[in-house]
Amino acid sequence: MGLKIGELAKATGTKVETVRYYERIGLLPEAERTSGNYRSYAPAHLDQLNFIRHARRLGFDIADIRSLLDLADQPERDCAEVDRIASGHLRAVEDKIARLALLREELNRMIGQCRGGSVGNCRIIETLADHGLCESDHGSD
Amino acid sequence: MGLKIGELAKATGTKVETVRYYERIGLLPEAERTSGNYRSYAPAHLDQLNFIRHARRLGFDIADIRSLLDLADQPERDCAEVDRIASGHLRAVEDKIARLALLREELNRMIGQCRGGSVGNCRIIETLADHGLCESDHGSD
DNA sequence: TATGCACCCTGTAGCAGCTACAGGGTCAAG
DNA sequence: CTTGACCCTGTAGCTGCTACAGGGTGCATA
Repeated sequence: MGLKIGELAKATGTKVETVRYYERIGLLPEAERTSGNYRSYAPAHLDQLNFIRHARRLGFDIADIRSLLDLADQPERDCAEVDRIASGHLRAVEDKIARLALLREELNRMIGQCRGGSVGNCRIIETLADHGLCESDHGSD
Repeated sequence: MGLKIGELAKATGTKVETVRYYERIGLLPEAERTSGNYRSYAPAHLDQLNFIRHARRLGFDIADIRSLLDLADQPERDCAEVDRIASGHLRAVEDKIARLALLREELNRMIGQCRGGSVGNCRIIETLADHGLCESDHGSD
């Protein structure tokens, strides 16, 4: 009567293996089984998987999603914690953007200095060989 | 006479394990060994490891770095290939920035709608549960 | 009834790029 | 002669999946 795993996967834009993976790590609750040992999913699973996939598309990691699901289950709680998780993630995204923007500048500069010719006097290779030629402190981590 | 692995690591801002890892995958040539079986690095290793670390900090992946090292070894070759690799990477970085910028907008919007209160009517949770509430097509991959 | 085919099952290994042990050896100083 | 800092190999772990191999199920068709 419920959805088969392939149907659930299709309905949520997930791969079958990924659904099984989520179950294995306890992110998605286990499904009922049919007599033939097929997983059988209820509407609640569909909702939860949609939630998970949406959060993943927004870049939340699994640990965050676990917390968010947990919170979503306790509607009477103050949503400050939800806010904290989302804001933390936003900050992480902004950080990443900033670091990538630095890389972009540095790459742009490097590439712009290349005037063609042979590798022997290629500015790109030279720059890579000598960090001193860089302008910015593109992150050391 | 050469550098010990710890010295090489320190001089390049790399972890010892990472140096060994690079050797294992063939990114850094094998070092001579002392009588006590310690690796002993020559200046050429130092240069190459600096090159590798710099490229990594700029976000190049190992396969790209392999190609770049290979090209750096053939100074008479045309540097178009170098340019191609660097430009490809730049494009990838720009792509990543664009995707992250979309996430940032969506997260900002989500968080901005949260007026505090209980989880039960938290807009963040609602939005995660229903992709229809999103404005942009934050990537489906 | 047989057979084909699409789907499902479990278990395990692989991807990138490291990082972190465990369990041992080497070497110089005190 | 012992202590401590370093080195060695080998292997497992991290994230978030993805991709098999080697089998079983279930329904339609010949």
